[in-house]
Amino acid sequence: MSSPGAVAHIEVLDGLADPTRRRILDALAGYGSATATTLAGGLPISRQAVVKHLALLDRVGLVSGQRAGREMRYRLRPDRLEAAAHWLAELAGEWDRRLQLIKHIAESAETDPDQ
Amino acid sequence: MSSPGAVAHIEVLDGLADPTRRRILDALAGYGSATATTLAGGLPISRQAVVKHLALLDRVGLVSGQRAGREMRYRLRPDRLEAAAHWLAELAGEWDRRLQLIKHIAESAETDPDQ
DNA sequence: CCAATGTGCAACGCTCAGGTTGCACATCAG
DNA sequence: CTGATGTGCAACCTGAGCGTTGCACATTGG
Repeated sequence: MSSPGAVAHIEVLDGLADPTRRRILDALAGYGSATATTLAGGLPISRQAVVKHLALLDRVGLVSGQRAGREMRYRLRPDRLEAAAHWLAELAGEWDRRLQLIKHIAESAETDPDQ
Repeated sequence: MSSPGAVAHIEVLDGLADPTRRRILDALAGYGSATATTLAGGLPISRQAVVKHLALLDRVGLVSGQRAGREMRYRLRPDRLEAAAHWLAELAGEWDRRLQLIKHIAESAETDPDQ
């Protein structure tokens, strides 16, 4: 968590945390690109709800929207997701190193660090 | 999102989504292992709040608790985090393939799949 | 044994994210 | 021009999640 620049990746997690947003992303993966109205047609929620989710997804970088006439087309940003995945993997490695270190200390000496 | 067994990994995301939970995980990474009472001492919330978060983190597999006398000690599960990271990376790859495919189709023919 | 310490359970309050509805403003087709 | 289609903005509602407090139950040390 204390890695530099981690904040941007955390935002991506917020984007992925909601089930409805995951459905939207899933649908976008199928369509390639779509509008809020189109997406709402395949979901049990209103267009406005979809719009709000897309706005958030855009903010965190998982999606990018571009105007085309009176339409607003959105498409996925795989690079952002990949970056977040990479960051998570590094965090896992950090945890691991941490635990290995503590385990090593506990074995070599009798010093319990959290006592 | 349609990958088999994805549900388990999604739960991990829920665990990571909350700022307070991230602080708890961060603290645990420092301590190696700790009790809810200890953790609450270093956070601006009550022990009960920490307990609830630990219960959730335990459920999603990011943390494991084990009883030791009258204490309940929790420690991190880096393997689960690593698995989630791997899954995210694969999902990103899937998105990428998807977009490449659509792009290719759009270039070779004039067929727009979402029209 | 008994006081101290730590945990677990339950009820409660409050904020806010997710969703809805209604309407005004653009843009396109005929 | 005018109706149809699509977007954007704002107010509103509701439930779940985060946090609190209070108390009863276990375990340990002196």
